Amino acid sequence: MGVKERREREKSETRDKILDAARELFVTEGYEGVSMRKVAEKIEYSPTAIYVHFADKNELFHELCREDFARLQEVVAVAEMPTDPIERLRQIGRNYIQFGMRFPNHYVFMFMTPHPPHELHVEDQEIVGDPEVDAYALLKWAVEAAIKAGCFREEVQDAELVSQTLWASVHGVISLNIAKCKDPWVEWRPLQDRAEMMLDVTLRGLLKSPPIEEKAPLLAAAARPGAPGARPSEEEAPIPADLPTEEK
Amino acid sequence: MGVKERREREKSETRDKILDAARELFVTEGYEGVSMRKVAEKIEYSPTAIYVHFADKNELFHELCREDFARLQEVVAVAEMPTDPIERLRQIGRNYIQFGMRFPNHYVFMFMTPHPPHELHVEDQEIVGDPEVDAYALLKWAVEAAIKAGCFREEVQDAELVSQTLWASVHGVISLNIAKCKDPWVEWRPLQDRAEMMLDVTLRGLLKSPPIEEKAPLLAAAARPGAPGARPSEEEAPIPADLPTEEK
DNA sequence: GCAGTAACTTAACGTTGTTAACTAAACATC
DNA sequence: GATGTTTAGTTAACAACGTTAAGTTACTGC
Repeated sequence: MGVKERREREKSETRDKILDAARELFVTEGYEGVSMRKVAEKIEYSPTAIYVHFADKNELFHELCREDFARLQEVVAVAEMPTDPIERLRQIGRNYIQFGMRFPNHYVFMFMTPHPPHELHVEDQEIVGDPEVDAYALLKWAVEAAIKAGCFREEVQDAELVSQTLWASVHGVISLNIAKCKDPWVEWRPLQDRAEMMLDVTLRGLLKSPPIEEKAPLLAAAARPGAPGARPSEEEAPIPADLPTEEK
Repeated sequence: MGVKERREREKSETRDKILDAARELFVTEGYEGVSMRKVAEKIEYSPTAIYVHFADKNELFHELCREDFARLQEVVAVAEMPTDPIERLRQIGRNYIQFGMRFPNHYVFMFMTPHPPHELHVEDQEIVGDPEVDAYALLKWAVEAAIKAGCFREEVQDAELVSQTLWASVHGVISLNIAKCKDPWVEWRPLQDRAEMMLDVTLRGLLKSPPIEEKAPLLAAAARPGAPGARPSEEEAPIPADLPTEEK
């Protein structure tokens, strides 16, 4: 009975080849810039071979998208998280923005493209709500922790609403950067500055009492690697101002 | 010499017909959903006739985009603007979100689609930076006023950076709503709530001193701090009561 | 040995954006 | 008034697209 398994393995191997080729093309060319024919050519198959594995282009890229969500989770939930609830939220925000900058085309596809309503698959059902695999759930969990710790004003109780607001804030920074950073009619400040400003302003706006600062602006203090855990990896890979990858 | 003028008028009439048809289709179908052939069919011309007036599809929609920016300005800079700098910023934010909700497809095209770099035209040059016609300039102007009035913390001095942050915050709310509001794996709060929360949080995060709230909804008191002599009334260019309402 | 399964190919359909070549009418010039 | 030029608009065509229908071919279970 090892035969069936080998066949399945072979099939999923070419399936993976398709996904790999599609991902590579998609990252550099964007959704509309990728054609089924190009994907097929890259793996030296005929264009229609793809349709054995995926119903259509949309499903192929939805599959990529699904994988990207896992990758987002990896980037957002890096091992070391500050214990301070606020700093933890800041870290999550930073990581999120870093993801968007590293994979701008994926980000466009995941969060900036209005998709036809896509029903949840069974696998997806398992993922939703688990902070270990669902980045939004992680954010919500961190928000709930901050609420419970009494960091926020007492009117701020709806963790869902707060999470959506924080998400929207970092999403605003990054998506605007992706879509408009080339536009000459705005004197764009460096992305890093905009990101830190946004995190500073939103978190500050949620706080119960204003942070007791001597004279050092919170912004500068937060940007420093003095944050708990000391993240050297992020230090050597600063967020680039422009689209980093070989974007076309 | 009236001949030449008549010809030009005729030409610009069919040009406008193309733009009108394209806009109508674009608003309902989105950028990729509109084909040059459909536009041509709608105005009962041959597809290639469009190419007499526009270099390609991109330029046609860039022209639409240009018009949309004027419309954005109309919506954002509605006649009555609060005199209080903070409330004015809040109003601008609300109006911006309203624009996005009324014209989601335009919004997608204007702010959510990475465009090939588009050099500024001569007409554009005139527009940029004028608060009367450029919504971003209006925002920046309002931010500068708030800074001058002493509403913000003293570290907050870069009007450009603040403007970009505020813009990103409302853009985050609306663009996330457009792209993801259908997604079932988030328990979305009502858009209005998310918008108000975002404006509340970001403006609050910028303020010098937290609004002294008895129990009244927070930011009503936001005007209080700082300048006792109120805002510099010699502020040039207070929001014009009569706006460029070139209805179409 | 034979029927069945299934991964993959070839050929084709209808659509897309865009170009080349052409028509026809209005104009300027002699 | 014939002539040549300009130009808005047309027809035909190209290459590329997503996708389907109808094969082909190799392996498997019986």
